[in-house]
Amino acid sequence: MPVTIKDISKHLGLSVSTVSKALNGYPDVAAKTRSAVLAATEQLGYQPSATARNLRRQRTDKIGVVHPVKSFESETFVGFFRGLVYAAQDFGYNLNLYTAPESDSAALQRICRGREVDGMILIGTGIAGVQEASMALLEREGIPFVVLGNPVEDSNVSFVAPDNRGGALAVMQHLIELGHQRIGYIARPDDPENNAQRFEGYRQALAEAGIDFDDTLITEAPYTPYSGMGAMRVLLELPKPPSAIFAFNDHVAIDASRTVLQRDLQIPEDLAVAGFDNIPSSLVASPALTTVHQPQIEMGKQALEVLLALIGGRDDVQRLTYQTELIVRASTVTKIL
Amino acid sequence: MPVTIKDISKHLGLSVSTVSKALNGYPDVAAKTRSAVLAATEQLGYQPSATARNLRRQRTDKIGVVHPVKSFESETFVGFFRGLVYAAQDFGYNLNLYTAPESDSAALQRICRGREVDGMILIGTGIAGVQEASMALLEREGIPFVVLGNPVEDSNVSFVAPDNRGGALAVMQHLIELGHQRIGYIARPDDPENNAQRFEGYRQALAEAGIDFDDTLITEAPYTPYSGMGAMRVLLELPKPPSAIFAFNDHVAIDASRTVLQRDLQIPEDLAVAGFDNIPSSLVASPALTTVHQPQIEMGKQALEVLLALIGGRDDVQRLTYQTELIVRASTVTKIL
DNA sequence: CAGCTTTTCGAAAACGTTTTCGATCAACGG
DNA sequence: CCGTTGATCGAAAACGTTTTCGAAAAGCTG
Repeated sequence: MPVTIKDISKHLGLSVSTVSKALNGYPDVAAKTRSAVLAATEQLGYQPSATARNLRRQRTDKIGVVHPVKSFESETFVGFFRGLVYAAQDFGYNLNLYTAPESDSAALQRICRGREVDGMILIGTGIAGVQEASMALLEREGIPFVVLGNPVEDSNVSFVAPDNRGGALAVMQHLIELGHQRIGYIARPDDPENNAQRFEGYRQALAEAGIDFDDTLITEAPYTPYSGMGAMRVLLELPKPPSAIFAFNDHVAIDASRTVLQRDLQIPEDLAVAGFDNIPSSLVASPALTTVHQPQIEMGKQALEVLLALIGGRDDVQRLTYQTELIVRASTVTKIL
Repeated sequence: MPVTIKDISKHLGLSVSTVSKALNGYPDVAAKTRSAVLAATEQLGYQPSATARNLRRQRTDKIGVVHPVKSFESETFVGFFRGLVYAAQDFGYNLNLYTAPESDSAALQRICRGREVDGMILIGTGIAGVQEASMALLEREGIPFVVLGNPVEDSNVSFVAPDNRGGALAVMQHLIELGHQRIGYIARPDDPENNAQRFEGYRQALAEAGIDFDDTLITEAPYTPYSGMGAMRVLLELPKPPSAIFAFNDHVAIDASRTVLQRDLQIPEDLAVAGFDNIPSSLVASPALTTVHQPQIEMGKQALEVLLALIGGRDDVQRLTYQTELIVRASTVTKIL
């Protein structure tokens, strides 16, 4: 039995409408009554019911985050959440988490049709095909949304994503500068879009350096625990093994390192290792991992900004790519101070 | 302009009330009309407005998660979020994230009075005193809530927490069995409740083994980056340095290890290190960290269960403590297979 | 067929707001 | 003193549901 606007109006002998107008800054209310209303509000501890207000205004001032269940298993995704939380805090919004069911999209449909949120942010692109179905659904229901990360295919949606190609290019140039000629790549087939872009950077660096592409140096690590170890084993057993490897992300790179160390090889002396994402573990890994940092906080903020614009009525799709930063650590160079 | 219940009623020539009753399983509606309503619902793609329904029912079927901004910086907290996300998915609930402002609680008050959620889960106890103010507020506003983790002081609230003392005891017994007699403890003053309980386990183990307590072996690492390194330095410069240390949590332990390795000491030969929480980094740290695992998924689920009971009308406080599990890795024993 | 029960439905109130529109009243210009 | 204007307020509709209650229709009993 919380205090409602009716309580305030009774308490002051005013009508409900005047109280509402006083609180919402309408001009047709006397200064004296407005201050009286404000005082009573404070005194009785009144706060408008969000539900009632939402119903009347036909909007909820809430934004939803759609993500696969496994998001929180991955330090990469957690990084994006971190960015979103900071962004939401800055914008005075609260986040509603909607865990996208792997199989059917009935739940998401319920959210949309139930008009629980004004807009949505999609995160965890590509994993398990969840995003693809969700995007189609949101499009159909006319809910504004932006993808945090790379959307599948060349769908015509707004997104905020890292410069995968540029980041991969930087890592590769770093390795090539160190003198490496045979550089392996461990791919992530489950995340086709990100993988394709990083692989593109890999190939571009080779081409620019005049190094022939050798497809025996490409191997795959699917989205399962420790898959990077198996991939690394394949590379090490090659007739002419690589002297360095660039892994799709830090998780894979750390797994790969494990295999390397198990064989009593030295990193980076016998084999240099580099990853992508700059997850917390990459710093404590042994040796500390050379990787690519993406500005997840800024990206989260930007994604929210774009979404708010979309909700506000803008209808042009925005495709924003964020610069990444190479972080050199002990897994590629020995002398590091 | 989404399709409302009125559209359905018009389309079928029925009244709004019968449609609603058909959908909500009321008995006083003919089987034939019910199936007609269901069919029309499916055909027109109708989904009740969550807002309108909430207003009428006076509940939102949503639960909020109050957490400090920094939660997502800490792998420990992320673990709890992980548990909550799984639990929410299991119970068919969605989580609303409410980032508790560090200083004032106006925002939280707005949530409560606005009746946006049916209940709340508080996470990140003790950090920066946020939880204390929040708990008082929620209590005052009459919103059901449960604390995930240890609540401050001996407040009379429901919580689901790990067995800190038992976990610490197990780590210490492990170290003592290995022959260590001088064991340091790095405390976390910012998290008084958890710290006190783990410290209690530390002292109990010493007492049971008949080892005298030496307070020069106790040092502190506040909640700032790399604070563990400084704490470890203090311990190493002692006239009689410890042969093993037990750190408040894995973050601190990993920091401490860094200092140890910088001084060209071997872990665990020269100094054994153990932590608490079993964060992802503890596995990739070098050497892999001996630590205490808490069943965060189960705990998250349990917290939600308790909260749902509270919302359902139960009013007895529940204080649940979860068993932890010692995880032995290379930072305490050399031969590990 | 009269009277009763059971089945099936619809009218209307209610949830707590916001917002439009008209009403009242004082002030003001002429 | 009258018509106009501006300031201030309240009545009422609306947002989209759920739920209570009474009414109508149908079925049943004797």
